[in-house]
Amino acid sequence: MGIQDDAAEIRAGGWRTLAALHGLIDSALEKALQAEYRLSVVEYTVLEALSRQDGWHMRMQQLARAAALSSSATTRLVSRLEERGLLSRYLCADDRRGIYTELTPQGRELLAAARPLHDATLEATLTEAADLPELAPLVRALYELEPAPAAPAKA
Amino acid sequence: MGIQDDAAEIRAGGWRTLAALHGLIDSALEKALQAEYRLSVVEYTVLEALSRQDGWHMRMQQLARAAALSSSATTRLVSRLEERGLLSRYLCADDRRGIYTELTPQGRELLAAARPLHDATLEATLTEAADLPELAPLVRALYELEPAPAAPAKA
DNA sequence: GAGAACTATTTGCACAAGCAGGTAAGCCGC
DNA sequence: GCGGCTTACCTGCTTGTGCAAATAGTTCTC
Repeated sequence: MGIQDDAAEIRAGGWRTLAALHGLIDSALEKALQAEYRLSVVEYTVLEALSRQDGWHMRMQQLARAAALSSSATTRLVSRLEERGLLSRYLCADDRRGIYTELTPQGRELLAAARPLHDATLEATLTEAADLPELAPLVRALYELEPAPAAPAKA
Repeated sequence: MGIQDDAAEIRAGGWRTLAALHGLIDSALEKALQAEYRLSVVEYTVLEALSRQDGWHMRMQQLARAAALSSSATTRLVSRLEERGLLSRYLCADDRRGIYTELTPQGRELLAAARPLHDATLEATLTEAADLPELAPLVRALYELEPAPAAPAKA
């Protein structure tokens, strides 16, 4: 034992830290969004992902990947949101197996309403995490990630 | 809009990256551990947490915090593991409300068997993630976290 | 252009999670 | 040492998830 075990231990520790921070943020967001807008984190994520495709549509599978969900979960998630009138499904003429989803005005509206709470909760949680010695380094690292290929500049 | 929105966008991007990496690792571990040892990631985490308290016990609530689970989920999780003979519950004389859990030899054994797969899967997934442009920076950051207060030296 | 092979989505089923409510045990003031 | 409050854990119920199988549509081969 030695070098290999050390590397494994570093990875394991990193993973524990990652999981801990993820759990903290996830549950904070879940509570906040659920309480105010009856939205789960995944649901918010899906709406948000759709809004980035503004004017566009997304296939179920793209959505599944974006939300890190199985396709069956995606089907039901989309159904829930559709029932609430937040998005709409429609077949695309191109490939009639494919189903596209699109935000409705209501969906866009709810997302706009929820975003500030989402951001505020995220900020609060990160700040809180920055005070915990075992999470602080990761929080710092998050802020220093590549400027994020956010909205790919329309260069 | 401007500075504030930028900060929010950075946080949101960081969160998306964090969530993506977490999801990737989590599902890889889940599949591997489930297939080989019929263990979920949370179950493994609990066994692992217990093993760190070697010779010791943990109360349900400590366990709940360690696994980022609700107490009801913890009850059932512990029940599952107990039924499989991997850990044992016992009342502690101190505070008869409290219930302590301890790894059984079988539990220790299964954990020892599963750990290499866990570590290997973790390594493979991190390596894979390091090839994705959007995840690579975070993976690098993980490796550079504080040397981790691993096993707090018995100083 | 008919059939095999593949892909996209949906549905049946089993399971694990959270919340709310229940019970047992400790703690406190009197 | 008896009520009242709190804490620690367990149980009923509802919901979301993944896997596997079913269905509908596309593509490729001959």
